[in-house]
Amino acid sequence: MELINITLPDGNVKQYPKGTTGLEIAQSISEGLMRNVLAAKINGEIWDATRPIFADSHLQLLTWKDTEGKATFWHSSAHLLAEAIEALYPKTKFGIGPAIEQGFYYDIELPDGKMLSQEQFEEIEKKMLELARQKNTYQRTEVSKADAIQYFTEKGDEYKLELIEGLTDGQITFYQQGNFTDLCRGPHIPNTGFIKAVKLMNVAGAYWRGDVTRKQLTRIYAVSFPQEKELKEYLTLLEEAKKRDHRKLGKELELFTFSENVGMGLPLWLPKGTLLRERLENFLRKAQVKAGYSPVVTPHIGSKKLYEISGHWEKYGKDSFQPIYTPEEGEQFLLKPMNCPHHCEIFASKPRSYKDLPLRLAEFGTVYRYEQSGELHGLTRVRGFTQDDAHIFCRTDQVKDEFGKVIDLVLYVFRSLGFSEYTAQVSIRDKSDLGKYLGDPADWEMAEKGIEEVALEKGLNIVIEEGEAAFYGPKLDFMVKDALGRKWQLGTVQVDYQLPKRFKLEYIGADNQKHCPVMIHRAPFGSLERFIAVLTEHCAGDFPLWLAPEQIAVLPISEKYHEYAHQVLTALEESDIRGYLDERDEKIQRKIRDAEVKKIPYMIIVGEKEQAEGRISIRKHHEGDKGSTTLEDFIGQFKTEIAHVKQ
RNA sequence: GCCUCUGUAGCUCAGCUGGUAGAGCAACUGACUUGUAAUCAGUAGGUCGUUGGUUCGAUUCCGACCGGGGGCUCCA
Repeated sequence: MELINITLPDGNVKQYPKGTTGLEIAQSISEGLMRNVLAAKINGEIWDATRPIFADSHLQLLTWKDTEGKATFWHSSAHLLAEAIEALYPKTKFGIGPAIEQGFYYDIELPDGKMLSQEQFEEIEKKMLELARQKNTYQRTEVSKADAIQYFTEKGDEYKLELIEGLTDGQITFYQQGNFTDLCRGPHIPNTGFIKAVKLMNVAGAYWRGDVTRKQLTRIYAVSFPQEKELKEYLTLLEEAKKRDHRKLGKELELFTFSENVGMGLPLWLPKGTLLRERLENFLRKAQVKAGYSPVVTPHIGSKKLYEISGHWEKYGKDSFQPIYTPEEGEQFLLKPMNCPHHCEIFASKPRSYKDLPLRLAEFGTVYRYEQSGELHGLTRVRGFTQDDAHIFCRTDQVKDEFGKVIDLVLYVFRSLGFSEYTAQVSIRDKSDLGKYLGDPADWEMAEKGIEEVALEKGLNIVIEEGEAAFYGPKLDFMVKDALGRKWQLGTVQVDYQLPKRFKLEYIGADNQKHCPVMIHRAPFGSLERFIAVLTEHCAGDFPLWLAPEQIAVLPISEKYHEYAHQVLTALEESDIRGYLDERDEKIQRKIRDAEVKKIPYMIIVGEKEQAEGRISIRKHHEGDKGSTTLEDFIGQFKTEIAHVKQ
């Protein structure tokens, strides 16, 4: 019998008969491994674990722990979903059914224009599990294009036929499990029995091939797991996320609201939310002054001309809020969608020398952008928002250094706010299509290299994304991971060679010649709205002490101690500690409960004892009674607790 | 914009198959004067998102519009 060499991930080489499968190799290692193998990675390519191997190969067995193993599992689950739907609703047509980040979906079209609703979920889930228990194998067959076309013509599935049209004859495969056959590249898990838990999440409309001009299919989102327990954990996580939803907490904690009369996507900041916002602003303002930024203020509207110069009108104009006109002359103005053109004009307001650079202009600039109604979402997608914007005008040779300084600032912001896990995504040019980028290739080269170098120097965990750069320059985006492990894109830093040219910006260099500066756009928060949304969900509404809109609640035991309570509150306010006094005729238990629900970090309880001894009793949110202390000591501790943040 | 779900008092929600609405909390009034997560009683509060239609009659059925949620990039 002929043997082949299989190299395992640890470097060991073992010999197996030609035609052996990943599954058989797993079995030779251990029975337990065999039960967990979902797919096999052969020389970097993912295969069915049941597909025979005929040549010497590097092999990695994929399980649920591997991202690719999960993806295979979910993709196979999508087939199971389709099988169940076909069994329940014959003549259903199928689009595509891929695995996604968390689960999978299948785009389908039910016969006779019928729609699917949540009511049918249970029935489908039941069917899926029933089919899963049959432990049907996923059978791979290679088919000719003609046979593939014949099969789906007979089945009457024009979506699959369209997909086949785009494929090359000789590279087409079908997979069959039970009575369901699907056009599929694979790979798949060994059999449906691996799927122990399924849950349909929701249905949504999705255009065929993402094209708005084409038919909208029904997309069914679902997740599946190899163990019932994992589904439960996943659902618990979703519940936790729901509890932390910034829209829910924003309402409960009275941070912001929306009004139909004001307009959708236009947040109204309530007093407590405004306090939070202002603290964030002041915090960054202070850090920016220290980092050499100059605050500026520009109007909320700008002449349409300004945006014609910047190019934004041409690029975004038709999808934007439309111009407003002056009554007499009919001049056109736009609600500003960007602060950069205004800042460019500030740069241009007087002659600049190379010695003036870098010039860093910062503004908490509120901008307005038209988002499609369906895109709006709480504070994360809105039509009016405030960017913690700044533009750094510098020389080409200063780009790297300035980039480094911006990274320092962003990291300082993240650390101060309790985001400890973050990565940086560096977006550079698509090397195969350099023509579409504006600016001197040599400058690009220098900037791309500089960004990567400086990001690594700063110890950032970076991911390079080729082809993701904007046409006007490379960029770096910060992704943070929140307390539930969800990823959010926050701060961004972008190099721009384009805008300074369009505005004909110039400075006099050491050579007494005119030069065009480079511009760096940057926003550590991104937008205050989005940032506060992410922060709220990250800390579940328990804001860091220095940010909490109300830091303390003074709770007198009864009316008799109101005067003493007033004295305490006044003393705290004089030390810049913000809080409120609960003077209601309620029992102390009630006052405490209400303060806990409002997530007030500290409660100060004063009654007979405290008044007599000139002390206060402390209770901490989530932690309970902390005993009594003097006012001075408490203020001292309080200050120490927030000292790490320069406010 | 499109698909889908959804819209009842300030908030959270109940209201079976059509007969013009109910609870808890909040608010207000009063009593209680309180020791570490909800004191008791009373009062008030809604043209059931808007607007057409079906019907003797609609919060309940149908349509349109408005708002909210989920989704519309993940390529067999």
